[in-house]
Amino acid sequence: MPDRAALQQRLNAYMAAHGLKQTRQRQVLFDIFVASDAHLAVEELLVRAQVRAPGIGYATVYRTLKLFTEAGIALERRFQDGQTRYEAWAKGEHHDHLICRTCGHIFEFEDDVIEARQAEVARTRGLTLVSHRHDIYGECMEPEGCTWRAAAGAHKD
Amino acid sequence: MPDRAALQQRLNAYMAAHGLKQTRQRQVLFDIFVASDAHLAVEELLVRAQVRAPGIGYATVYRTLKLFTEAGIALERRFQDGQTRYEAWAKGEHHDHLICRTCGHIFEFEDDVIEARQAEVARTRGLTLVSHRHDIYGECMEPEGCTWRAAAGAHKD
DNA sequence: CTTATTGCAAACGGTTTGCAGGATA
DNA sequence: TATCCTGCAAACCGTTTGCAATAAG
Repeated sequence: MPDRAALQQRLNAYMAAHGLKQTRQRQVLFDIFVASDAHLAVEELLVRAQVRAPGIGYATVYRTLKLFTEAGIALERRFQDGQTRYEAWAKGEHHDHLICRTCGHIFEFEDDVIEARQAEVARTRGLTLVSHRHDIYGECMEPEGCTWRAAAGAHKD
Repeated sequence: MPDRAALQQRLNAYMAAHGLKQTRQRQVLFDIFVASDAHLAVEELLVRAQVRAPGIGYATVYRTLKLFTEAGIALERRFQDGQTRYEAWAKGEHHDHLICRTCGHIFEFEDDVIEARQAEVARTRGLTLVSHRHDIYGECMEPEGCTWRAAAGAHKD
């Protein structure tokens, strides 16, 4: 979970550099966005934003999250449900996802062995690795459930 | 590249079991589909099909490829360009993809080390692995180019 | 002759855009 | 005040669906 101050600063710098303006809607979306360590879909963002910024619509959410992405503080993620989700991004950080088909929870993971093998796979074909997407889908093991379910109640987000 | 006869047989069995009918459109799409080892997008399928089945439209292509998928001979793949692509599928086979951002070629790969680590990642979170999607994006290394470009001309598909 | 299939056009769901009014610097 | 931003509604794009006409078994 990247720290709020760093993201705020990077966003401000980007806006200043591009002559963009600070608005209530942007601040509200920023707050919601960084306060949650979940992978929020556009609709979830919108619903939460409407509490503090009545009247806000999809267009603003889409435009603002695109801005966040261009500013380098948000990462767009598309899983298999046709919805675009966003997560806060600390530059340099990287991780992939493990999605539980039973409870819907999205875990993050990083594995150096897998990372290394990927570069190797690309190299043997004459390519340099640029990026990748790696989503693993699983199901809670019965009867214990996955570690997120097991910790249910402890989590707020 | 799975063999045509096996796919044809599996499709026929599926159709017989479900009381479905053989039609010109389905045969044309099947031929195009198995004749190419590329990852065809719906529009490409449609364009090629119209040569042998004038009048055929998107609806039929979508419905037919869904049928192929249900029959277990096609696999739906969604990469980052918003288009659904289909590839012929020999049951039991599995591979991931390496996409070249320079020339657009899609390589297939499989890596046992990566496969094994994935199961491990899931296990440590209390999940059993169900499936995964792993796409690597790269760029041709200059000046040689990727192995596909290097072999350009040799390939037909 | 019965049932499945086709092609068309309309509907869809998520996302993007044009525009006139409203807010920010 | 000049410019950017917002909200709305309409446009978009890939995909799905209802329907009447058509073809397969």
